[in-house]
Amino acid sequence: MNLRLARTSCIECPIRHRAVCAECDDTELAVLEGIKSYVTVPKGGRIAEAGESLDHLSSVVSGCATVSKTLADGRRQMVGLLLPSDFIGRPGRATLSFDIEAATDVTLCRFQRRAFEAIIRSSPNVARRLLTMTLDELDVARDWQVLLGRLTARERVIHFLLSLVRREATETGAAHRSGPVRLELPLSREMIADYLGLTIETTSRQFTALRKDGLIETPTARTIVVPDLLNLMPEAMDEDGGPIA
Amino acid sequence: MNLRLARTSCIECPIRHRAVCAECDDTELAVLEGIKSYVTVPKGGRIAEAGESLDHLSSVVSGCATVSKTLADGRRQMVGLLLPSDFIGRPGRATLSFDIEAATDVTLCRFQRRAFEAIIRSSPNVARRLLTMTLDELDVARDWQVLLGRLTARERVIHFLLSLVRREATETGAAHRSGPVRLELPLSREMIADYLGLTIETTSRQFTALRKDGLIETPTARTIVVPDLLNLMPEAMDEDGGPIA
DNA sequence: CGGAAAGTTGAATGAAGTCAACGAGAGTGG
DNA sequence: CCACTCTCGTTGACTTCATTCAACTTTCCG
Repeated sequence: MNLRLARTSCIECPIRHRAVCAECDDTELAVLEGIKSYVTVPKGGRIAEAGESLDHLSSVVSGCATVSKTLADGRRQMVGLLLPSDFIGRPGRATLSFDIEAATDVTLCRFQRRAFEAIIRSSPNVARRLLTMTLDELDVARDWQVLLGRLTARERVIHFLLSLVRREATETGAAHRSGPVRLELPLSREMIADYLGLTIETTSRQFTALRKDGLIETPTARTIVVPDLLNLMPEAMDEDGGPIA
Repeated sequence: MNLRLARTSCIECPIRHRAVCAECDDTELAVLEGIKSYVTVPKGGRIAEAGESLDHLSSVVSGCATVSKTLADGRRQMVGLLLPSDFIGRPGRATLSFDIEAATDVTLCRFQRRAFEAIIRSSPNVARRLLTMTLDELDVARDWQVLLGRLTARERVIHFLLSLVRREATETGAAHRSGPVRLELPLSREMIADYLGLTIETTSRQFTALRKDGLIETPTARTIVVPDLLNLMPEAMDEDGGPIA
């Protein structure tokens, strides 16, 4: 798998049109092709640690990673969820402020920091794409702030589920706004709790409550079936109260 | 005030070296000079509303503005605090996802969207600066997520005060890590509560508690005196438990 | 001076956290 | 193949911190 990917050209890359290279022309792509390398981090592995110096920037090709901060007394809050096409690292600054860990096996497309920074300077298509992606991440972070600051436990869990549905929809291109959906959760209950700013117990109780209310089914702990999205969405308490954009 | 600013050249601009134009050379600055205009929004005024289309991008020159979201049932969460040099708007997308309001009288340096977007394309110094600023904002938003998700009411208020101290320090260049500090709060208790994801009452009680503990003095509701920062910082519960960078 | 808005304080309520026990699967090794 | 263990997830009982509802005080402006 790792080896096969190592020979994969950017043209056939599954994230070619969504990652930081999305807007590259053939020339730029060839340059990136020349400096890229693939790495696979096993589930549970550390991709980066807060404060440490990173000499590679990378894109997530497959799998799921978490961005989080742990306080001195062990309290932990997730602040980012990285899925295929998401970018890791900060051009222009070597040190990261957050921990990044592999929630599943994660394959990364890596670029040496110096080389990539040079590309950003010479290739406006990469710089522009990175700005767009960062602005999108900022919007996500701010919506997340609203969730953490003002939503109830139940609303948070519903939001989490809907955001997974939405991300999956944008990846596959399918836009279901109603009907049954099956979700494979990439995160454990503990990670979901860290995502939502709740405890494991509260998170678990909310899943149970949603199941008892018939809004979800849970064939296994990691599998969620939503019989009808339309039943879940009204409770999401988005600013307009309506379905998700 | 407004008129005087309208004649101010970028060279003398108070935010010249911190705003989106910080890295511009003289040529680029001259282009910006040509398309900029100043606007002053009175305290309480709306600068932009979620969902509406913006045809100007701007920098905050003076004053303080808030970025927030209001849910259908009135719950409100602040997700950004804009101070001098901060940028408003999103190149490449006309609609904003959040409300922006003037917490004090705010003076903006505005650029027509289309013209500014052209400059971003032609002037890498502006694009690069904007990327850096956006990445910084993302870090702020993520630290804010930690505050909202995991800190107690007392810790949140302390963090809020320390972040104001820090921002003031970076503006004036003075780096006090101990000793007395005087703060003029740009926000009402209600806005602080929206910032911290708390109610007005809880926020007020925490100020009272900090006063009773001798950590702060409150000559007026809007003025906070911190006799010694070193007493406040240990309670901030940063990841390392130590003083603020 | 008077009225509204902003801020503080108190008492009661409630949602989520804590502590603790229990149950279900997954993997290991006899 | 089954027993064993270990991790993960669920459930229950109780506690706690922040919210809610309400009254009161102070400050700000017209």
